Amino acid sequence: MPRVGLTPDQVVDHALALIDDQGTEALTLASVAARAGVATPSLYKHVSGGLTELRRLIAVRVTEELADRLAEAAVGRSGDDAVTALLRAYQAYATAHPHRYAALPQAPQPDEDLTKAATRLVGVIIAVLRGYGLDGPEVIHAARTVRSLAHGFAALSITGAFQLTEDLTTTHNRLITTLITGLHSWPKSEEQ
Amino acid sequence: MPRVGLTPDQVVDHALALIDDQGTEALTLASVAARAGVATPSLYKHVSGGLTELRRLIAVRVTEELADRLAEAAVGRSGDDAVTALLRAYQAYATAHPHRYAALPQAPQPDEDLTKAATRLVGVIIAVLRGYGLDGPEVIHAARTVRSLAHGFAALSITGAFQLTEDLTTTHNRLITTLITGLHSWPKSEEQ
DNA sequence: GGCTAAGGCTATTAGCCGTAGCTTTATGGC
DNA sequence: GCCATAAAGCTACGGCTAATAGCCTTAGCC
Repeated sequence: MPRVGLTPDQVVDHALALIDDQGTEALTLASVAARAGVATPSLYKHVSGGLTELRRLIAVRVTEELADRLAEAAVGRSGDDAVTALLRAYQAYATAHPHRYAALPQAPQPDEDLTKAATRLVGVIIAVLRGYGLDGPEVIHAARTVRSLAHGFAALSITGAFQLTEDLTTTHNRLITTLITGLHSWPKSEEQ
Repeated sequence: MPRVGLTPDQVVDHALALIDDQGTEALTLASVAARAGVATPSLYKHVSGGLTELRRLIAVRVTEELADRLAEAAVGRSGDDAVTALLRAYQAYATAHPHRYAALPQAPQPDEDLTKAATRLVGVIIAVLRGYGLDGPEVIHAARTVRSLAHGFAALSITGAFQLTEDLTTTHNRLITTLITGLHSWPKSEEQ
C-alpha cells in the first residue's frame, strides 16, 4: 500500500529496461508491474489502454530518442558529411539498443504522437537533403530512400539476417557511398 | 474423430491463410486448429514444437516463396534490367502479402532450414550482381545493400511509415536508380 | 477536519499455450 | 480376414497472460 508514485513516463522507463534486458517478447504487463513494484492491474491507472497503449508509448519514446540522435549527428554538418553522420548515428542507435529498435514496428497504428515524433525524425533527414538542392516531391522521395536504407540495414543486421563473415562496417560504408552517389545525381523537382 | 489427415505443410497453409486474413497478431494455435477442423492439442502431432516451431515453418515457407519470385523475375534478364526486376518482384510480393511478409522477422532464430532458404534467396541476388563484375567480398557487401534497400522499403511501406502523399512507386523507382548507379561504380575486389 | 480524487489492492473472467493420458482410426503382417 | 501397432485424434487440466470490477487507503485541498 505504500504509494509508489508512478507516472506514465516511469512505466515506459521500466518497460524499456525490460525490453533492453529480455527483448520485446518479454514485454508483459506482469513483468513491468513487477519491476515497478506494483500489482499488474495498477498499471492501468497510468497506462489506461493497457499493453496496446504501452507499446504505443514505447514506439513514441524510441522514435523520439532516434530523432534526437539523428539531430545531434547532423548539427554542424552538411552534404555528404551530414548524410554519413546520419546513417552512422542511425545504425549506432539500432546496434546499441537492438531490442528497443525492434520494438518500433510493434506500434498499433500510427497515431498523433507517433506521427509527430516521426515527422521530426523525417524533418532532420529532409533538412540534410536540402543541402543537395532537393525540394518539392523529390526531397520526399530521397528521404524515403534514406529511411529505407537505414531501416533495412538496421533491421537485417539486428536480426542476424546477414549470415556471412564479411565485415558489416564495410557493408555499411558501401551502402553510404551508394546513397551519397545517388543523391548527387538525384533528379530535381521541376516546379518553382 | 473422422481423421482429417493433416500434415505439417497443411498446418502451415492454414496458418498462412489466417495471417493473410487477420495479421500475425491473430496467429494462435487455437485459430489455426479451428481452421484445420481439429482440436488445438492435435496440432502438436504435426508441429511438435508448438507455436514457436509453427512460426519458424512460416518464416521458412515465406522465404522460399520470396526466393521463388525473385528467381522467376531474374531469369532471362541481366544487369540493370535484372536488378530492376528483382526489386519490383520483391516489393510486389511484400505488397501482395503484407502480413505474410511481416511474419518473416518473427522467426525464433535462424536454423538450418531457414538459413537454407535465405541462402537461395541471396544466391539469386548474387547471381545478378555478378553481372556487374562483382565477386569476392564485394559481391556480399553489394548483396547486403540490395537486401537492405528492398527490405527497408518493403517494411516501411507496409507498416504505413511513409505518411505523405507522394507516389510510392516513384520513390521505388528513384531507389532502384540509386542502387543501379551505385552498382555501376562499386569497388572491385582486389584479390584474384 | 473532512471530502475528493488518485493510486494502490484482491478477485475474477476469458483466452491462450502446452502436457498427460485416453480413444479411435488406419495400416501392414500374418 | 484378423489382429497388433502406430499415428492421429480427443478431453481434461495447469499455468500463464490481459483486462475488468470493486474495494481500500493515501494525499492533498478547502
